Amino acid sequence: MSSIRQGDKRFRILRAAVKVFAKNGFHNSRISEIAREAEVASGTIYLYFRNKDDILINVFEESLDDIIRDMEKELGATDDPRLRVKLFIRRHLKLMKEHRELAEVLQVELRQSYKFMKEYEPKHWIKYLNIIARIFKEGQEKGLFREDLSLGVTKRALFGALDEIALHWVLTKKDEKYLDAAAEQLARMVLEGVATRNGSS
Amino acid sequence: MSSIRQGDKRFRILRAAVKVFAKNGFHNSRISEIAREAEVASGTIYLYFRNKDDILINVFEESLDDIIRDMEKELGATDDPRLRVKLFIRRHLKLMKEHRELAEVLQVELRQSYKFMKEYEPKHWIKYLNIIARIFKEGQEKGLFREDLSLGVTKRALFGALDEIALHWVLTKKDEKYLDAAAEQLARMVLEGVATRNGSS
DNA sequence: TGGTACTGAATGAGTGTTCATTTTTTGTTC
DNA sequence: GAACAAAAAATGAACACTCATTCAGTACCA
Repeated sequence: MSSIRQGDKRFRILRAAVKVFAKNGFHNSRISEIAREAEVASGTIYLYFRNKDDILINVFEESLDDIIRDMEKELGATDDPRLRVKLFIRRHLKLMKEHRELAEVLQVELRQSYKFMKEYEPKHWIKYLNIIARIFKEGQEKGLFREDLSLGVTKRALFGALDEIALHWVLTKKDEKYLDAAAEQLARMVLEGVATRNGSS
Repeated sequence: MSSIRQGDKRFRILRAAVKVFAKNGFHNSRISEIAREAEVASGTIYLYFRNKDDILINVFEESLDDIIRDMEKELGATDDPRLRVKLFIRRHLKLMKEHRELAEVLQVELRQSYKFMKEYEPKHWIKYLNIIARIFKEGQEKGLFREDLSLGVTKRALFGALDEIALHWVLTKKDEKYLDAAAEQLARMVLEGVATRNGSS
C-alpha cells in the first residue's frame, strides 16, 4: 500500500507543478501554491524533491521521457524517411495540443533552465533532437535527402521551427485547425528543402 | 550639461543590465549588481526606470529597434526576394555574433516576458517577424515562391529555426565558422523549400 | 540659495526551507 | 482480529534571509 501512495503523491505534486508553472512561470510560482494545488502540505514536497529547482527538473525529465517513448512508437509505423519527417512534425504538434500546460512549461522554461541551472544537463532533450537527426541521416543513406545537409543544423532548424509555431499557438490560443495546417505547411517546406533533385514530397 | 548626463547614465544602466541579465538571467539578477556594473547608485536606476521589469522591457524595445533599423538597411541592397532571404538569415546570425550578450538575453528572456509581463506587448518583435513575412510575400508576387505558402507559418518557421541555431551557438560557444556554415545551410533549405517548381537557388 | 542629479543605508514584504509534532501504516504477539 | 509499539509519512507554523524599492540627505551648479 505504501508504494502506491508514494507514487500517487509524487505524481500529484508533479502534475500540480506543471499547472502552476504554466500559469505563473517558474520564478513567480510559490511552493505553497503547488502544495495547495496538489492537496498536500508544503513540507511534504520536500520529502519527494530536494528543492524547487528539483521539481522543475523532474517535470522536464519525466515528460520528455514520455514524449520520446511516444514518438519512437509513432515512428515505428514506417521506415520511409519522408513519411517519418511528416509523422514527427504532426506528432510533435499534436503532443503540444494534448498537453497544453506541459507545452507552455517546456517552451518557456526549458531554455532558462539549461542555461542557468548549473547541475542540469538536458539529456532527454538532446535525445529528442537526435531522433530528428537520425531521420535525416536515414534519408541521406537512402538517397532521398541531400548529402550536404548538416545534421546538426537541420535538426535544430526543424526543432526551432516546430517550437516557435507551437509557442505561438499556445500563447495566442488559436483554434486547433491552425496546428494541423501548420504541420502540413512545415512538412512540405522541410521535405522540399532537404530533397535531392528528383521528384519528391 | 544635464541632458548629456541623463542620456549617458541611462545608456550605461541599460548596457549594464544586458550584461548582468545575460550572466544570471533576469530573475537571478540583482538591481545592486546592475548598479555596480553601471557605476551608479542603486537608487539612481529608479530615476530612469520605474522598476526592474521596466529595465528589461526597455532593453528589448531599444535593442529590437536598432536591429530592425539595421536589417531594413541591409535588405535595401536588393529587391530580389531570394537574395533577401539569404541576407536576412546571414544578418540575423551576424547580429547575434556581434552582440552576444544581447542575444542571450533576447533568446532566453523574451519568451518569458511576453508571456508573463501583463503590460508588455512585444510590438517591435512582431515588426521584426513581419519583415520576414514581407519578403516571402514579395517572392510570391514575383512568382518565385509557392502561392500556397502561409506567411504566418513560414515567418515563424524561419524565425524559430534561426533562433534555435543562434541559441545553440550562444550556449555552446562554438566558433564563429559554425554560424556562417549554418546560415548557408538554412538559406538553401528554406529557399528550396519555398520555391516554385522551376530551377531555384 | 534654490534646484537638480544623485546617493546608499534602511526598510519590510515576501518566501524557500526546516523540523518538532501529529497521523497513518506496518509488524508482532496473543 | 484486537491491542500495542515502532517506523514511516505527512503536516504546517515559524524561521532566516533576501532584495526591490524608498527617501532623507549630499554634492554640484548657476
